[in-house]
Amino acid sequence: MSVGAKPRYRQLKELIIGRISTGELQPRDRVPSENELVDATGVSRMTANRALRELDSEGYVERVAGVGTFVADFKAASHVLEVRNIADEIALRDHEYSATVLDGAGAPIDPEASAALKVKPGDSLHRVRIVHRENGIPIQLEDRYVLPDFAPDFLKQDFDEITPSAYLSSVSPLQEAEHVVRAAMPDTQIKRNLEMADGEPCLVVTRRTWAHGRPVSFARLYHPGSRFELSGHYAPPGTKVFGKRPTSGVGM
Amino acid sequence: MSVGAKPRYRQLKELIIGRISTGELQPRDRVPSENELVDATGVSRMTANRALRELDSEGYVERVAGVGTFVADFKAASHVLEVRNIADEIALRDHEYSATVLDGAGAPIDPEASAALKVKPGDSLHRVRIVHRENGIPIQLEDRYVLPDFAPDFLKQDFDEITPSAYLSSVSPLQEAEHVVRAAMPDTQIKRNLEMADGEPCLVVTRRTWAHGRPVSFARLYHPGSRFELSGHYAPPGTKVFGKRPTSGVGM
DNA sequence: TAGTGGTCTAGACCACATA
DNA sequence: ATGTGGTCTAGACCACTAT
Repeated sequence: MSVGAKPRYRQLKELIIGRISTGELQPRDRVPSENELVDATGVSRMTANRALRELDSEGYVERVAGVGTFVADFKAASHVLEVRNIADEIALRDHEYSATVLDGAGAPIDPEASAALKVKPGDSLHRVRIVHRENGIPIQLEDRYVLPDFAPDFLKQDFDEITPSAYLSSVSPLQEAEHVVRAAMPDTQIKRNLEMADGEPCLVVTRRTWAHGRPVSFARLYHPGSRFELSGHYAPPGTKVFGKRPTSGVGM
Repeated sequence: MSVGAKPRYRQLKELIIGRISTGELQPRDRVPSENELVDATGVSRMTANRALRELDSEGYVERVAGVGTFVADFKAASHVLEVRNIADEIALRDHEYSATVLDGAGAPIDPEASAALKVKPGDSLHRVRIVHRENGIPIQLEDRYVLPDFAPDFLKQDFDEITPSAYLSSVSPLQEAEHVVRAAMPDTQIKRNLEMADGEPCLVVTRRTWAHGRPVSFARLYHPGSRFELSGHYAPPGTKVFGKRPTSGVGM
């Protein structure tokens, strides 16, 4: 290939993506087969194969052995929302982050947390409650439980300096996470700590994270409805969500 | 390869993934090079290349030409939440779906909708309001605007039979989507239509979708806070989010 | 200079679909 | 029987990085 030229498999991909985006190729339409691409463009079959295979894994087309390659139904995709780390979120906006650790001593352990972390209801868990602020304004109340044997020194951390999420990530890399997002009214304590108006609802994110193959942390993240939102952008296949992202860290 | 055996590039991938998941290979550790894999396993270089290349695109490793292949930092990933089509969501649960079209005639066009669809504030837009029910219980109020020239027959559809999302998808495949999730209190009309309790907040999803390179539809989806939640599961690289999903359709 | 990944080729054999 | 995708090989040339 000449200097500056794109690799041939890429050219093939772009050719086909172009036909799809102009509507020349509609969902479920048949895409040229490997051999047809070989004949039409002079590339080797392996090159045509790579182009079509990547288009498949990226979701543009579906391939059926023995049958052919077809433009994918975009319905096969899923919308996504990102749930970022609060400190990253604030840093992204170039705002000032601060935090206050609440006195959580003696607070009873939420049975849901015990269940989520698969420990007996009575078993002790590390717990911390923190108000996260953006430019001094409370934006999240984090109520977090951690498996003590996963992070024995968890409670010794200075959470003004390092977020629980960041500390847990430093203990061990994240393996898996589960989220649930709800709208709910805050109780009086949460409302006060987040300096919320009367009648203002919370956006509540519940998060459970895994490391070493077991759930190790459970957190409830309360956000003032008037000051927080989750947003997401979906662009069809080709835009990767996992891997190779220059964006913020994952929350733990 | 013998019958029933996995392809060799897959075996290689699983070998390396295994070393990563056991911790034998830590983030930023060097992964065997293509030539090393060739020597160690007897495969051809193209097969080793495919294994490593796919591990790269799936986010397990990072490759640097001239340098080597390294275990990826998992922090480069992002948490995601799925926003599904309401009818699919209900179908997934094997529940009964039903819908009621509200009389929306004469309702003023929301300036936010005009702005989102990039039309002048006075310009007319197709609009429909629908209550979606799961087993007869209201679970979503959809307030949707559609660019008339994108889907001229939009208002002629029987939305008891086909959801706006499904109809729009049939007009043209989805290109792009934007979501925002908020918690907010419903106004009295929404509260009544969703049969919500006093003081119960809404989970509000705002969605904008693109086709043919321009925004074509804007929707606000109101959900009773006590009866609806968004959930998401994140598993590190290897679990694909886009493409090849047997799950529900994308919302339009 | 030696090693790395990036690409490409021209064959090959296979299982599977369709006709 | 033909065509499709799925896989694999044994070479090759290149640009780049590190030493």
